Amino acid sequence: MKKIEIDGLLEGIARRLRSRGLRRTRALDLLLREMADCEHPVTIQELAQCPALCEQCDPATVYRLLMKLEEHGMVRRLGLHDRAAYFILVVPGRHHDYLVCTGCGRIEEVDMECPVRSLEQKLEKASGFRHVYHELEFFGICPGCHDGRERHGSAHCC
Amino acid sequence: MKKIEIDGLLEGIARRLRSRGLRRTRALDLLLREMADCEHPVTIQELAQCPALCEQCDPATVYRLLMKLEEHGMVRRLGLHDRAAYFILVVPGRHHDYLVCTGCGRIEEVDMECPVRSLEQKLEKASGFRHVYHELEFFGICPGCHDGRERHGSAHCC
DNA sequence: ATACATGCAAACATTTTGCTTTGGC
DNA sequence: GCCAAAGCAAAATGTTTGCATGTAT
Repeated sequence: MKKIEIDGLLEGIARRLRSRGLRRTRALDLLLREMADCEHPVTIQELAQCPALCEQCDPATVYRLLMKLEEHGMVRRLGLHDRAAYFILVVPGRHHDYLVCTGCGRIEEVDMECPVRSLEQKLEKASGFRHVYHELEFFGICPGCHDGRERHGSAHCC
Repeated sequence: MKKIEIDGLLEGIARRLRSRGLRRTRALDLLLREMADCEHPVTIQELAQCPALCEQCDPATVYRLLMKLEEHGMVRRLGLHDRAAYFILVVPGRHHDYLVCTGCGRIEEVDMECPVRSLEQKLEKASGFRHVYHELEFFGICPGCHDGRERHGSAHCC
């Protein structure tokens, strides 16, 4: 994503938050920028330790920011079978499905037309649920793992 | 699922496990039966406390059994945005997608033709991953929650 | 008889909360 | 100045491991 687009996106988010009574703080700005920059899902820890965010930004702060952003639909949580939860920034028009290796935990984005979106509306009507979105993941053994290699760390924040 | 089917399924699983050097213990039998009986996803805690399983069956034992079963592809883990992980028994020919309320955590099974299975093979070829399966969840706000009710517990084991 | 499986308890990782201080509006 | 947010530290929750004992084969 280009810098100008990012700036626009972040401005928009900040504006929407402000209109709901939330304040625009330094930590919020940095966190949003960080999440916009690095396009893959990140954990609270990864964010809290990211040098760009801040040298020593408290995980509790990151946690509260993410909860708030999620509550307002600007961030989405992913369940990728890691012990920690992963988060991504919600960007209008962007959607990703994921391919996760159950051996090493590696996470890739799947680049194919997602066949599920059209079902969301159908499901809303049928179930009475509102604000429905979906999460689609594929799990399997990656080439590296079935060639006999071991689990490696999955830290990959930006 | 009918009792006879369950018996057959469990026999099959036990046989496969035995042929891989795992022993058929009382705890394993009870756990498998429990998971076959209750068709929705369950947590380690729920299983460990289930009266049918055992009065005081250690969570550590349940954990180890589930890990082993997952490793051998007989159990599958689900990431349903709860802090605890959910598990289901893999039953050939059975597949479920889920609808989860982000307000109260309630989990429903979605009863519609899943449009994703055919993609698994395509993805295997394209990515080099093996044993690919998928997990599809829909998240939203259930009628009870957007009518102003509060979060309720999600314990619903059998 | 020989492992593998269990139970109990302790260690761990991650999330969540309380409380005081800081800082946006 | 007021109230939300940050920072620090402590509690809660759920997962994972170590070790002595039991049990299936």
